[in-house]
Amino acid sequence: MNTREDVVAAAGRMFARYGYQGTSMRDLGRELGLLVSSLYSHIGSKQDLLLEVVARGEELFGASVKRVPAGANGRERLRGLVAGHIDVVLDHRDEVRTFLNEARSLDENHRARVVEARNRYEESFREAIRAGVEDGSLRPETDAALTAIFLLSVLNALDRWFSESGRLSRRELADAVMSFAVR
Amino acid sequence: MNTREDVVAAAGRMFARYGYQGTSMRDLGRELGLLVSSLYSHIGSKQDLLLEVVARGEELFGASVKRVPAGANGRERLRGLVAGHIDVVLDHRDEVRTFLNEARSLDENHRARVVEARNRYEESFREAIRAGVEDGSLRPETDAALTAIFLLSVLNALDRWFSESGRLSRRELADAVMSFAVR
DNA sequence: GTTTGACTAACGAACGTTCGTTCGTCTAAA
DNA sequence: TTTAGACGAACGAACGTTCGTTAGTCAAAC
Repeated sequence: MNTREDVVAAAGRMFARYGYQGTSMRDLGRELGLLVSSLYSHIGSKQDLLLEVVARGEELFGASVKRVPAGANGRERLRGLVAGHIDVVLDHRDEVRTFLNEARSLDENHRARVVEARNRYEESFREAIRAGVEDGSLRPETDAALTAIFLLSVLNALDRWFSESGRLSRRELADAVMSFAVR
Repeated sequence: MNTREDVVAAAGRMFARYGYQGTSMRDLGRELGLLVSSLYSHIGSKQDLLLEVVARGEELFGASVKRVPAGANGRERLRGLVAGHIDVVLDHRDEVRTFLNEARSLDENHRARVVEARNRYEESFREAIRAGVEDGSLRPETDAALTAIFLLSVLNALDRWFSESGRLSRRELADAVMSFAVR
């Protein structure tokens, strides 16, 4: 027997792997051992399902920002954001992939909300970098906007290649990313 | 009246924007001012269309590698690869986006070929970096595998934010990317 | 201690629509 | 006179969704 939670989790898994448009409700039913119609005991629509998975991704990143200690200097805060991002990406691959790649299948209003959330998130990176430049923990010539974009480009691509059993630990990865972006 | 070229170009445009699965043959027809059935005067199938667009992306990157002068030192070759990648991404956004994001909709054999091409391409980055370490044009502690991944992560995300009319020229962008990755 | 009624999860059939593709025909240019 | 390009109708399959129904669970009411 399946709960609503099972359905959402399976949807995340399949949206991440095959895309929203590439996943049919019958596919999703098969994954859970259910007929299509049975899915509608748990959810309202396919679009609702996408919305829920994307919202979870959004919340994970939002919560990660909140976990960074406010007292630290700019460089430490940035390092916290990077480490947090790595954890979110690797611990919640399905939600993150769906959040990053499938948001375009949302209706316009919800998509706009996602774009806004992403901008806020990126701004927290820029803010930490600017603070680091001011408090001297980062080099004075560091470009906040460009550095934030480069960092997020690297971090968002992580789940395409990083393996937990590989050469690098998460900590070493965070070090490498940091020294890549801000020396 | 439309040529086969028009159809492939329009397909690239739409695959890049809406995804392969998100583009119907009727959508594509509407884009060209044709009925669906008319498309089949020019092409064999929707899958063929994807294949052709992806192949073009593949060739563009392959040609870019060949354009890098073999005589130069490692750092200069890497710089050439970066500049070439930037040009390909910005001059052929549709084919590149489709190549990078929609290859998963190819059948297994063709997808495998794309993965192989990407590996070969990444290897040319690693090779230039290793050469640079050996000839002294890059710092000795530079990690070829990690640096190549970081570089390509940044370069492939370019078309999501870079604007020709923005703050940076292509040359400045290449400089910024290089100094990020290899100091 | 039994019965009732609400609730959940799943079923199978069917809905109208859209999908990719095929076919035979027509028209205008070569 | 041949031919390439576009047309309109049609195909079977798949799509997301709705429907009425059923079996099982569990607490409250009798």
